[in-house]
Order: sequence, then structure tokens, then C-alpha cells
Amino acid sequence: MRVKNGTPTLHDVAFAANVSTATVSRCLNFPDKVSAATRQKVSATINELGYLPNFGAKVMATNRTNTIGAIIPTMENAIFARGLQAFQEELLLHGFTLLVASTSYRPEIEQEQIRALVARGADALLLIGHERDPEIYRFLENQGVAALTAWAYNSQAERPSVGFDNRAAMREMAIKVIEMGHRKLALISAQRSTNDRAQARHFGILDAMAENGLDPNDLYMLETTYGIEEGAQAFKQVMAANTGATAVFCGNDVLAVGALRSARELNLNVPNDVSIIGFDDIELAQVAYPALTTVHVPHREMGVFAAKALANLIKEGTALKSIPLKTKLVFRDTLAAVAP
Amino acid sequence: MRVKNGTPTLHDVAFAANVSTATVSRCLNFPDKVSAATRQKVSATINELGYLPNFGAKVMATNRTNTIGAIIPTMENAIFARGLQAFQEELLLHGFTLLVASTSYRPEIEQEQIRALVARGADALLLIGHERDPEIYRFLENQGVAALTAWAYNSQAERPSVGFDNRAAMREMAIKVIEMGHRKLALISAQRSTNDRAQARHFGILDAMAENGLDPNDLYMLETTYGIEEGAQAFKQVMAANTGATAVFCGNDVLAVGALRSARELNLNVPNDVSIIGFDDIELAQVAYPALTTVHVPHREMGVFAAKALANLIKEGTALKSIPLKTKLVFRDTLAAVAP
DNA sequence: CCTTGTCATGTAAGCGTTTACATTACTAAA
DNA sequence: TTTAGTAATGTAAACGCTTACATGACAAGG
Repeated sequence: MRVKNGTPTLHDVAFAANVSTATVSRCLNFPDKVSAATRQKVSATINELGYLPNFGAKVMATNRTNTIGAIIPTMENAIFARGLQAFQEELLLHGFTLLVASTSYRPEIEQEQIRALVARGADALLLIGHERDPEIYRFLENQGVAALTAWAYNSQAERPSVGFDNRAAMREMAIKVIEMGHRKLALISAQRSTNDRAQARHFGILDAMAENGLDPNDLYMLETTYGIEEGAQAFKQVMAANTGATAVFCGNDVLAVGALRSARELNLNVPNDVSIIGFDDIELAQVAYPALTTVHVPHREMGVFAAKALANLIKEGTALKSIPLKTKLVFRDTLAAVAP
Repeated sequence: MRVKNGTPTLHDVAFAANVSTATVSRCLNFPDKVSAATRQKVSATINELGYLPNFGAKVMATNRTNTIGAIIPTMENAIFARGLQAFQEELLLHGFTLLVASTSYRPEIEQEQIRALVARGADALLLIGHERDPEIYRFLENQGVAALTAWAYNSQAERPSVGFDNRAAMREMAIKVIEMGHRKLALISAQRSTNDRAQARHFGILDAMAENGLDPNDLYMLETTYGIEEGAQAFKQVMAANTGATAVFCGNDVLAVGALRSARELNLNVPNDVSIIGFDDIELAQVAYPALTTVHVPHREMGVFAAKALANLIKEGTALKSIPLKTKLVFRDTLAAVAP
């Protein structure tokens, strides 16, 4: 048997205000279903007693936590941090709270985290990227928990997502690069097997090359994990490979900044000796020297849209639908035409 | 009356396994209180039925959510993102989930968010900085929710905190700066009235000045909000004020990077014409050009310690105690001795 | 004056766990 | 053989809300 601690309950409020528990509950949840007089009286009593609804009881009775979970690779990468921040702000506006879990880019962990957040009562989930074990989707369906995918948009994907077309964005950039005379390219990418965005970006470059009659073998590929240090290492490897690449694409800005550092260490002039191209357009990109040419992604917008969609789903039952967002090429100082 | 949806309950499992609900519950929570045979049988049934404990019911019965809330200014600033990431990772190890809210540096909002997270059943809270309305602490006490302060350590503070001594750290840096011959200083700070860390950093500089016989009036103060753009603006104002400052302290690296940009725009050579000093040592600092001299703060460590302390408090009842962490000056390329 | 409808409120049955206490089946000591 | 003790399990009460349904009061229409 539990000890009764001092916290006042709905019952106490009802008793003190001399009304029924139902009335107090209505005051809280449907104020206009109650007469002004009692509403007044009840809310006075609530303040007086310092009453706060018991979370567990409420969840149990309504079967809703008003909590939405997000599972991202890491908050340390500004692109997720920014999107998540916007997501949280928008969620708040709709009365939801954010539950956060991270995977450190390890897909095995994601599944575990999904289960954990569902077990913690998340009403819906925000996930990154499309790629995952179908069994998870079955699990979510069984539990009646909706999931929305962000940071990726794919018109062919059967699941709803809010994001941008990684492939198209990278293709667009690659076309520009090729137009500037670059024929031998390199790409420092994240692990494509576990990261569908990385995969899509790779394909984007390949698309542009094909359209311009370049041989796919003219793209030197290298996979690494995201990090400045990793980018720096990878860039050195690219240069050591001696493929004659004049433009080095990077899977994201973090890698690109690392590459930039290595270029400096190798006494290579960017962009005259090599061009370096990032992806994401986080703060790092404008602060780097030379300032990074990159693909701007609307992270905050993405977070806001995702929150809106999920909130509407839960509150109104509005079905999720995919929302494509626009990216934008931003040309700064690390890309130049290849020397004649 | 609610409609019975298909989700299996403890009861269903008990019935199917031909045991009582108590036994099933024990299997889940105290496996060694149950014989191996039944444990086997029950867990098989659980798998078969795809049973997942109902969160609300569990919370109601135990009065615990295994959820810890964190309220930070914003995830967009890498220093919070990084600390929060570490906090979350460590929390996970202890079986807790992280609930996140942000204030956008607006203290009025913080109070609201604290209430929201408590109402959402947070078992404990992580807060930033000491400064806040005592009424909030009373509220938390009443609700039986513990709070730990991070990103600040103050030996005189009566509340437990894990962090570093902002004042001492900044003092240490200022001493170095003064030793290098700087006599006229400037500080671009966050709003001190609502940010005790900013206040402490300011005092740190003043301490160093006093120790070296400098007049506090030799420090030109300017307050702004955190942001690259804001830092850039502020730096221009500092220069326009024509105070002869040869070293400009910035409240954090983000401001410093903005200042750096303005310096470039004003054709000022850093560090020969002006020195610029940051605080935090986030990635931006090493990527900036010239690389930023700043104060390194152990953000991840802070998150980990905070998580450990809170987890131990909830699970074992170990009282919170303050943990001071060390900062470190990192000298890169934006600080130089003043020209003779 | 009766009927009908509307609005405000009350009654009480869930919601699905945990857990104190009761019961039963053993084991080991006497 | 009895007894005390222990280990495994069962019974059922609580946890504090929400909400379907019942009730009562009152106004308007006939």
C-alpha cells in the first residue's frame, strides 16, 4: 500500500470547492462546459491548494501523453540541433513536449530507441531518413504510434516525410561544378550503407556526371564518419590517391571544414588548386576560411513543418503527408573554375 | 466508455500464461523473485502476444516516469547541444529518458517550462545557471522534483550544481591578457541581468583588472544577445566607441566569431591590431580564421556528471552535491602581446 | 400547466499497473 | 512426524484521472 503524500488530488479540489470531481475535471479540460461561477470557484481552489493534475493518472485515463519523441543521430551536429530546436519550439505551441533520443549514427541502436520512446508513451515519433527494418514499421503500426521521417524527401518513398531531395540537391550542385570545368571529382561521404541521405547525395553527383558525359570512374569515393578530424584525414587520403581530382565534394559541412584544414596543411590553395564543396550550410560554413560553398538546407523550416504535421495528426487526426522543401546552392569562396 | 483496442494487457498475458498478473509483473520487474520455469513461460507469452507494458498505468502505480527533464536556452548553441547529448547518452545507460525544453534565453519562459516538464511527469530536472525566482524552487520542492544546476559552479551557491567557475575562468584568461600588455579592454557580453554566467564572466575580468591595478573604467562593456551577427554588430560599436581597447573579450565563441568577421571587414588585423578572446571552445573556435583563443569548457563531462548525479539521486536516493569542473585556457591565434 | 429541450452538474465505472498481504507447497530441523 | 521457515504464487486494493450516462433545474413553446 502506498503512503498518502501531501499532494492534493482532483478529489481534494472537488471536496474543497464543494463540487464533483467531474466538474473539476471539466473546468480543467473543457472550461466552457462549466458555468462561470463554478469555474471561478474551482480555479480559486486549485490555486489555493496548489493542485497539479497527476500525470500518470491523466495518461492512463486518456491514453495520451502529449509527448512526441524524436530520434536523431546526434545533437552535436548543428543540422540536427537546429532542426530539433525548431521542432521543439513548434511542438510547444501545440501543447506537446519533446522526448529526445540519439543513435550516434548507429542504426542498431535506433530500433532500441524507438522501442524505448514508445514504451515511454510517445504519442508519435520523428525519425531521420527512410531506411530501416520493415519490422519496426510493423511494430509502430501495432502500437498505434505514427512516425514521420525528416531530413529526407523521396517522392517514391511510401512513408510520409518532410525534407528535401538530397539527390536532386547534390545533382544541382554537381552540375554547376562540372560546368566550371571540373572533370575529375572526389567525394568524401558518410557510410552509405547505413545512411540513405549519404547514398542519395552520391547518386546526385553520379546523375550530374552522366548527364555531362563523364565516366563514373572519374569520381573518387571515400567513406568515413562525420567529424572535422575525419574530414581532414579523408582529404589527405584523397590527395594521396593522386586521382587528379580538382573538386572535392563533402558529405556535409563538418567534413568539408576538416578538408579545408588539411588543404591548408598541405599548402594547397583553395579554390585555385582544389575546390571544396560542403552540404548543409551550418554556421561553420560561413565562418570557415575561405568561406565554404555549400548546399543550404532549411533545417528550421523542416523542424517546424514536422511538428505541425505531427501535432495535427494527433489532435485532429489529419493524415500525414509528405512535404518537399527547397534547398539552395550557396556559392562562397571554396569553388572556382578549373584553371585553363 | 473507451473502446477496447487490441493491445494486450498484463491481464491477457497472465491469462494466456496461466499465472496471476502479479507473477507477470514480477517477471518484468524482479525476475529473480520468480522460478525459472514460470519466467520462461511468461516471457514466451509476452513475446508471442507482443505485450508492451502500458506507460500510464505503470506511472500511476509507481509514481515514477523514469524521465528526466532538461531546460536549456537553446540547442542551437553547440555548448548546450554537446552537453545535452552527453547528458542524454549517460541517462540512457541508467534507464532514463530525456525530456527537452528550451527558453531561448528568456527567463520568463523558463518558469513556464519547468511547470510543463513537472506536469509531464519529469522525475528530476536539469537547469542552467543558478539565478531564478525562489518561488520556483519552492514549487519544485512541493512537487518533490529535484533540480540540478549545470553550466555554472559557485562555491557559495546553496543549491547543488555541476559546472565550472565562470568567474575564475574568465579571471584567469584576463590575467594572461593583461600580462601581455593590454590596458584598455572591451567586453561584448550577454545580458547580465538575466544570465548569471555572463555576470560572472564580467566579474572575472574586473577581478583581474583590480589585481593589476587597472581602473574598471578601462573596460568598455557592451551587452547584446548571442549570435554571430550580433557579435559582428557589437564589435563595430566597440570600435566606433574609440576607447582604444586593444583586446576584446567576448561572452562566448559565437560572439567572438562575429567579432572576427567584423574585424576583417574593418580591415583590422587580428591579433596585431586587436586581440579577440572567446569563451567555450566549440568547434567554431578552431575553424575560425584566425583560430580563436578561448576558454575551454568540458561540456560533455558536465552532461555526464549531471546525468550520473540525477540518476543516482532517483535510484539510490544519493543526495546531490556540487561538482566543480576544470576549464582550460586555449591559446590559438587571436591573442597577441600589445605592440610596444 | 404540461411537455420538451438545453444546460450544468453529479455518479461511478473504468483505465492497466504494482504490491501488501494471504496462501500454498516445499524443505529442513527437531 | 511435527514444526518452523522459506520460496513461489495468488488475490485484490489502490493509484487519480476521464467520461458515459443519469439527474435536476430551468426556460420556452404549446
